[in-house]
Amino acid sequence: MKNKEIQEKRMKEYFIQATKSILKGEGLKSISVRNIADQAGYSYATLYNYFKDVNDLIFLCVNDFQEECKLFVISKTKKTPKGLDRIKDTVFAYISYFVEYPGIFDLFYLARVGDFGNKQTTINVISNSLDDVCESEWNYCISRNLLPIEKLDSFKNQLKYAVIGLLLLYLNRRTPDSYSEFMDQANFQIDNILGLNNSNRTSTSIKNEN
Amino acid sequence: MKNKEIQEKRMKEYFIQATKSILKGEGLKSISVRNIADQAGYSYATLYNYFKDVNDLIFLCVNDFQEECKLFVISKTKKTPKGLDRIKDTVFAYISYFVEYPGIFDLFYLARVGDFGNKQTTINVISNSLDDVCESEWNYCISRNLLPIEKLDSFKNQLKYAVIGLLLLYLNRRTPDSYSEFMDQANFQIDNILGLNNSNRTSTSIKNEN
DNA sequence: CAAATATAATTAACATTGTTAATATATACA
DNA sequence: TGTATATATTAACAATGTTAATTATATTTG
Repeated sequence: MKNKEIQEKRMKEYFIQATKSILKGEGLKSISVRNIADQAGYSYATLYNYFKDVNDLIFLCVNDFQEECKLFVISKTKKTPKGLDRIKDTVFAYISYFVEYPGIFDLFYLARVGDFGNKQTTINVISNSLDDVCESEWNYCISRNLLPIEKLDSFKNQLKYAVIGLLLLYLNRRTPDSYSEFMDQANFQIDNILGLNNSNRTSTSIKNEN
Repeated sequence: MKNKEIQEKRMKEYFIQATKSILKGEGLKSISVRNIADQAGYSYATLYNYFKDVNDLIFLCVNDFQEECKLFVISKTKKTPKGLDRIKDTVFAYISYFVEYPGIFDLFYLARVGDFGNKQTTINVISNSLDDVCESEWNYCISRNLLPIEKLDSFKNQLKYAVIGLLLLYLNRRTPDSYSEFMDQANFQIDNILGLNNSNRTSTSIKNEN
């Protein structure tokens, strides 16, 4: 039946929307089956008619958040001139997204998954999250010879590890203990990797430094 | 009374030892009040006569593990010639420690703390964990002019963020999905930061690459 | 040494969690 | 309309952290 599929999809969406809302607001620590079901307007057991378990549901949100993050980044960087400066701002915007929604950082990088087996695509989305957000900018830089193509993977990986390390220590261990110090650190790390060392930043995201 | 203090200290040690044993073995996910108390040979409620709550107890283990990690690193690197090579091996050994005991990585970097207020010293131990392990080696390099002192903090931070990012993705997201690829990544990142780019590694820890 | 008191350890109990089984309700079809 | 099927809800379970009540054990005091 076609109706059944439509209805099932709708039901799933109700639960997914509820889960996303909690993750963006109270965060992962406030996620519970009863909490989600409340927000969706159903009983907690109903959830199990549409999802294997609560992890299944939670990790379905990853794709939506990744899309949202990408849009967030684009809206924050479209004024920056294309090129390495825009790469830098893109990475900054990526960081800002997770600082604004720490619960989503928890979901992407900290949450434990019961069964990794059938979630490989989700894991891949997460692992490529930053690359995905930066992809078109990298392509631009390569096409304009703004960076040697053989350095591309190296830059991507360095940025990925640095950004995750920075966010983890700041969001989870309050190190550094102020936002401005954290942003200074991020600025320095990114400049270092992209070879913008001499750097007086003039790009837009400097405004976020508070 | 002095006896009371001695006895109290002993009791605390029993619980701490039990907690450490579980963390090193089954990992953080297997920690529970009843589990710890079982291993310590007491009832679960007894724990609350000596610790405010279970987080209090868990985070007391951090200092011991940091010490253990330092000894682990020393034993793995003492044959390497002092200098930047030994810095590199030290970082590798640090990584190996957490790969061997992923539960301790969870404790150090992933575990959520209910109340950050009175745990600031613990947070500091964690945030300075890698620097602490490398400290004497950095001092050596500085004293022999093997690296300019004004670059010291930069190197420390770059290594810290890269190492935490690498470990987080590997241990928590299985990325890269093989140990040897992970070690290759680590090798590359460390070389890059320390300026050993041309690199054919000859130091001891290469043996761990499996 | 024995009784009274203080201290420490245990069991009982509660609220919250994820999940499953049993039951009720709505929908589809004859 | 009445029966079969699908879907939603309540009840129940086991495990969690934590606190209160209770029991056992030391310690002090006569």
